[in-house]
Amino acid sequence: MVPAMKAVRRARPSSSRVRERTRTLLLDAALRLFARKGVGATAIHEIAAEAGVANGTFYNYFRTREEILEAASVRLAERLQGEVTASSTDVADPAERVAIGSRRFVLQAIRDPTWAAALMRVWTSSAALPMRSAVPILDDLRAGRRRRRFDYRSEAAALDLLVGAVLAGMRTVLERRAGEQHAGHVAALVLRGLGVPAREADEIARRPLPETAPAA
Amino acid sequence: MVPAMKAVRRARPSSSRVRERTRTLLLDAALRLFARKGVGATAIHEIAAEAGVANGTFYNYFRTREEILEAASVRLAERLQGEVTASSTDVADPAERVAIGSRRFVLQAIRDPTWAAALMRVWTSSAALPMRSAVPILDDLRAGRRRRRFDYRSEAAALDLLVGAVLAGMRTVLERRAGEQHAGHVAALVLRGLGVPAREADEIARRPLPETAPAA
Amino acid sequence: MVPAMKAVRRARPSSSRVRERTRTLLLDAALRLFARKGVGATAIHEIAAEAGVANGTFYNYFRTREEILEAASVRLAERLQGEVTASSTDVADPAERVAIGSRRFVLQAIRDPTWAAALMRVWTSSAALPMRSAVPILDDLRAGRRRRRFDYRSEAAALDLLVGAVLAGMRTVLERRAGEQHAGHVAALVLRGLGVPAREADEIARRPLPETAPAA
Amino acid sequence: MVPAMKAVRRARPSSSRVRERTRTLLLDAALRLFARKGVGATAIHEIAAEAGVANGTFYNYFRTREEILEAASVRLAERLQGEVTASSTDVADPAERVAIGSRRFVLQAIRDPTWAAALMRVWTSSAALPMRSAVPILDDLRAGRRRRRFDYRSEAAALDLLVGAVLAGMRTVLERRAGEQHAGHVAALVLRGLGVPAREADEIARRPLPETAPAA
DNA sequence: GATGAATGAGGATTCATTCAT
DNA sequence: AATGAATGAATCCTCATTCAT
Repeated sequence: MVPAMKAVRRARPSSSRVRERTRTLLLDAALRLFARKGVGATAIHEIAAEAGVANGTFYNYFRTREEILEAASVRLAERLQGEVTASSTDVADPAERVAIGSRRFVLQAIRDPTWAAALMRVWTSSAALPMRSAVPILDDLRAGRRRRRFDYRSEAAALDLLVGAVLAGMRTVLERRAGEQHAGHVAALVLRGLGVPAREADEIARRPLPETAPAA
Repeated sequence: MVPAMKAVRRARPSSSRVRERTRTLLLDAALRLFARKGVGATAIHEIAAEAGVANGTFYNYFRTREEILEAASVRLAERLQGEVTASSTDVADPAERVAIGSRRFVLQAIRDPTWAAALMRVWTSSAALPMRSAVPILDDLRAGRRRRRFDYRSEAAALDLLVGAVLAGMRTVLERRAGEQHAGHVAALVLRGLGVPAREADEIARRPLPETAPAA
Repeated sequence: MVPAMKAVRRARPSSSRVRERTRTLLLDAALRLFARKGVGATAIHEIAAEAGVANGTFYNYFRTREEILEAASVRLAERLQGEVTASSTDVADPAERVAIGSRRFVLQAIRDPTWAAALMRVWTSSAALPMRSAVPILDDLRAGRRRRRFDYRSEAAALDLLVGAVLAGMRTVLERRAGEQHAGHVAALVLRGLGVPAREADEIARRPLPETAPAA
Repeated sequence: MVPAMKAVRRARPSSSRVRERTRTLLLDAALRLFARKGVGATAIHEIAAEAGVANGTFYNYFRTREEILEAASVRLAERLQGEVTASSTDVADPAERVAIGSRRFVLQAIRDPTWAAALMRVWTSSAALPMRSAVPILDDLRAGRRRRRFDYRSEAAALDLLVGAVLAGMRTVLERRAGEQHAGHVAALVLRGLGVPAREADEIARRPLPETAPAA
């Protein structure tokens, strides 16, 4: 019994670990290439080559480019989720949470341009990513309105203001048309747009960012 | 010498009119297809077919899909220019000009989804369009700051707020997640973000749009 | 680890044998077509068809027509090498070796016009073939000069005389403007040009050709 | 009558002069391109562009690429003819005439590489050029044999030796593998091959070349 | 005659997908 | 599962040729 269990334990998890690893290789490769040349211009054989596996191996994991695109979206959304929550744990004020999140994203575009480029490419190519990412953002917006930190009529418009400005800000720094301070500038304008008084918006957008957890 | 000059005079203008016409056919066809299925998914022979010319004719005008994309961007930017100026002639207040422009774009996404989809696709695929279209917008932003209508530190951030929110708003109405009133909502939030007091921003964003000139 | 190695051991040699075979199919097909209609007039899809593989398979092995031309040159040069050495093993006298080689080439143009036509087409289209094939010829020329069989000032000129006359002789018989005896006539004149006395040159050029080894 | 004649004189010759000039432009352009990239790789529209005329103008003069190739061959053959006769007028000895002609060709490959490259390209692509050019060369060979300057059995072999060695010599200098002195070296070996005693062959091949007429 | 826009057949090339090993 | 050779449909692109001006 014990040896049998051992055998099972060793065989299955290891095989699925290998599988998981190859899957990760493919997804990371896809994201790098999506970032570098866009979703439409990336060929499947390029993904396989970038991942260091054979052509046919791709099809053991994904059936089409759309399928890996969706999977990549999910992966990006998860990282994103991680970013935001890691940044704003222990921060109660929705305004500050929004400011932290906005700045994190713009700053991340400077620190990890590949990630940011992939995010922007996938954002415009996939329907899944915007949907998934909107949820936690909406939570902050709603909480802010409940607590009278924000003041806006249309939730959809508020979301567009926030997401649109942040994406535009990311593009600006990606194209080297602005530096690190751009993150705070954009965040401040967004807060104002959401109804935070100008002074306060500027002040919140200048607060030091909280330490992020040392997670990957 | 004289006959030669005659020949040149006769030949060039007529042939160049034909040339201009075919070029226009191709550009319009490309814009329709870019809007319908995206830049990357549009085959060159489809553009030719849509334009009603032979396959090889495309290459008498453009060398690559990127080249026609750039040319299409320029064309869109010019139309855009026309939209904005047609909308805001006789409007002196920069805040109102910005509000009019923002709403026009979002509304246009409802009235001419093809145009809007092309604009958004091309915007994200081309570097030229953002550059070109930013100029007149910057003029309004600067005028607004000079006249104390706007109050922002970073011009780049203000531009990102405005352009980002408007594009996001266009996407929202394109995807039918909001209706006509979305245009005003977004415009109001943008004005606030640029420093216009909330009440006033809402009021400006609700003013009736001026009649546009009957131009094309 | 062990299974992985096993897999590698099994997979590679068999697949690489397959690969080698397809490559050979393509090269032989290319040589036949180059001979038949010239390098420039041979379409890549014709090579694939002649080789009995699909259109795209060509590109798994060569990128351009020039690339397969170079590879074909190398292959021809190797066969050529084989011809010459097979003909002249056991022949010590460089003059006789040159005579045997020259006659072999011209005769071969009668016996295997395809081979000869390919050789001539490729010779004039490629830079690699002349270089590669010159080496063993130069060896004979130098040996001949060392042993006072030949007497010439410029090695380059001697090479041009020999190679030029043989190629011209091949063209002549290919175009049916001369018969079998042309081989000996050309060889005799070449030997004289290299410094062999007329009588002796004629005699050497008339000696029976040695049997070739039964090699391919 | 006089005005009428004037009119005719002016109109016809001028028109035909223009025509002749355009034809020459096209032929020269074709030869330059044939030299630069080979006959097979030269497109008709390239010839027109190189000649500075419109695409369709080509077809007012030639119907196919083969047609302009043949015309170019004729033109080259005529220049060639001119070269040889200009070089050897007043030279009676056929051996010297052959030496002069051989050296002229090899030297010309240094002085006018375009001409030489075109000659070699066209030589191998066209049947007309070898035929036409062989005639005056054969005259010299036959005269030489009649006067006991040359001593060979096969006329075809003698022609191959001479033409083959000269073409090979041209290629050698074209590819910068030898310098000016190569011309004399090749000529000497050819004379020997044709039966001229070694000493004398070397001496003849070193005689100064006669002045050429100042013709174009 | 010259022009050059238009044509479309044909050749070059890519790439998603299959499959035997 | 992994491999990578093979496939061929689809696309890209060139270019000889025509023809209205």
